[in-house]
Amino acid sequence: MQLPVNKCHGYARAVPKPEVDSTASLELGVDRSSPVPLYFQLSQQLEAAIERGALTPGSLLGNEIELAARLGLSRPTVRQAIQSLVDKGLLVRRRGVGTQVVHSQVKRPLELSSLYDDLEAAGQRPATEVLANVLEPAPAQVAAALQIAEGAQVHRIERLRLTHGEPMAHLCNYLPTGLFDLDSGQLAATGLYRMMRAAGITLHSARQSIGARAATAEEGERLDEPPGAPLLTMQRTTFDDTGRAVEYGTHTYRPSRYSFEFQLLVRG
Amino acid sequence: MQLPVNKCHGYARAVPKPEVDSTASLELGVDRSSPVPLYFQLSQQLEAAIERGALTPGSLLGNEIELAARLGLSRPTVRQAIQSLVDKGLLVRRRGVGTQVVHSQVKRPLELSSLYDDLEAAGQRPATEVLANVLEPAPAQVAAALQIAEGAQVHRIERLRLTHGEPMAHLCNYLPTGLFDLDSGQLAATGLYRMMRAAGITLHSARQSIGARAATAEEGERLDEPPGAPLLTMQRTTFDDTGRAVEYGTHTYRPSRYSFEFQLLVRG
DNA sequence: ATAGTCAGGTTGTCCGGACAAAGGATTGAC
DNA sequence: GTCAATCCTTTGTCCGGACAACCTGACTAT
Repeated sequence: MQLPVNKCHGYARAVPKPEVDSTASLELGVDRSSPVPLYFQLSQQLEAAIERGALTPGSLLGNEIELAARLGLSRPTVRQAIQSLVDKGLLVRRRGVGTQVVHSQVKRPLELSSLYDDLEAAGQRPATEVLANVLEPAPAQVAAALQIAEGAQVHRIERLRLTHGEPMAHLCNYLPTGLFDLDSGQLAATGLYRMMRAAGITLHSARQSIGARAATAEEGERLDEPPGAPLLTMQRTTFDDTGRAVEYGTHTYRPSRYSFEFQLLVRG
Repeated sequence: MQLPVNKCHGYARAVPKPEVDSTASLELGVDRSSPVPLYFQLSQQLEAAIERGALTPGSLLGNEIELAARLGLSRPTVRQAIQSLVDKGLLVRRRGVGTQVVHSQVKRPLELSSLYDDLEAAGQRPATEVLANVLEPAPAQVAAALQIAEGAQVHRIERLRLTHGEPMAHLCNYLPTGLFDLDSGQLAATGLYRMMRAAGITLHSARQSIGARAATAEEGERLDEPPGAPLLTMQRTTFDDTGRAVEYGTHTYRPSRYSFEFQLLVRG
């Protein structure tokens, strides 16, 4: 498989093993005075190198020992950097072989993302129309999802998301009171998740359900679809890192203009 | 928060700090003669304890140093065990505070799972009807997804999945030739992913797209739905750890009988 | 009473080393 | 020439220790 390359390895260390260490030509280095962890610096540099194509898919990374020595780091630190990229699905390790850049196109392993951010990343310049922003007693289903008493006061936010002037999704969200103030102006200008993060809430996990159903007359009118037209639906409950439910949403999408696309990894 | 449970266990080890170490009353231990890694043994035991409720949500885990000493392990090993559970979303670490069991209900963070396994786990006893299992030239879209030449031979498998005697989903899958033999009998008795794993293929990642559309007359007849009824659709390309595309599938589901439910974590 | 300071406890990061396990390639025997 | 045994390389696991960063609660000074 490997041609017998003319290995004239005297001391003239003219590229010792060029075909088995793609990091040799990379300029890697860490800043020990920086507060950002060394393993993180390294993993970011490697990820950037993969991103811009300096590390091509399938190329070997060179063994950890040598890499550590070259960077003046310990092997555990280098391993931690590599491991984080393995967890992201960018690298694959094989005992006895080495670490190589994964072959396929891995974009993003499905983050807990907001529709607004998704659209903005796609260059769609989304517009938002706030249809409602009120306080009201929680219906039974909402109270159950948010783990609060039925009838307790909750915020109800209804929004219409448009792209290119056309409606794309109808978003109905319920939030517990007292988390942060819900300014309608901000709601129109940015996404809900961004507002929550800005308010110091660290999102942890979400439970989602994606389905489909026929549009009611009211739904059809909102989204500019005929009654009975297929709609893509999503319900989601979001939790912060203390386990509190911080948001429950019911969304409907026009399937001609939106679909859920994501990448997922097998969990080791 | 935690009542001081009266644990009369043996020689008066009168629970040093009962409210700050919920693992104290657990019987944890590792088998050093086992080939399974120590950190994995520990993480499994902790996960099982969480699963069965021995470790209640919000309870502290006790500091790593002491836990390591109690088990006769080193701190890095204990950390590795805990870290794997943090990655799964079962635990939350806070510097200066400790490690605690996450409060919310985290079931499964969206694995790369097969419909068959999902149904079986739900106790549905799925049935499969193999409608087609043939070799044919790859259409353009399939060839692009599988990264092979257009017109190259591929397997086409069409199946109908039923629960309680009613059709639930129509599955159309394309596979490259030469991976493994596709026995129709096995296809009817188990899932495609299980067959692939059994054939030594290690799945790595998949790219999915979930949408909705109205049923055509043919689709409606297959799934016992009227034409124009809303259907839930999913396309998926699966890759193995070498980056090869090993499967491309187009599935349609009856939304009244199936929806995608999953949990997702914010990636740190 | 309030605010700032300090100390204790816990996780985060990093180091250096050691041996085991697995895969590939070479070598040897037949 | 083919197959098996062996060696080498590389990652996997594990250890023990050290210091830094951070949070909490108590204490002190205002």
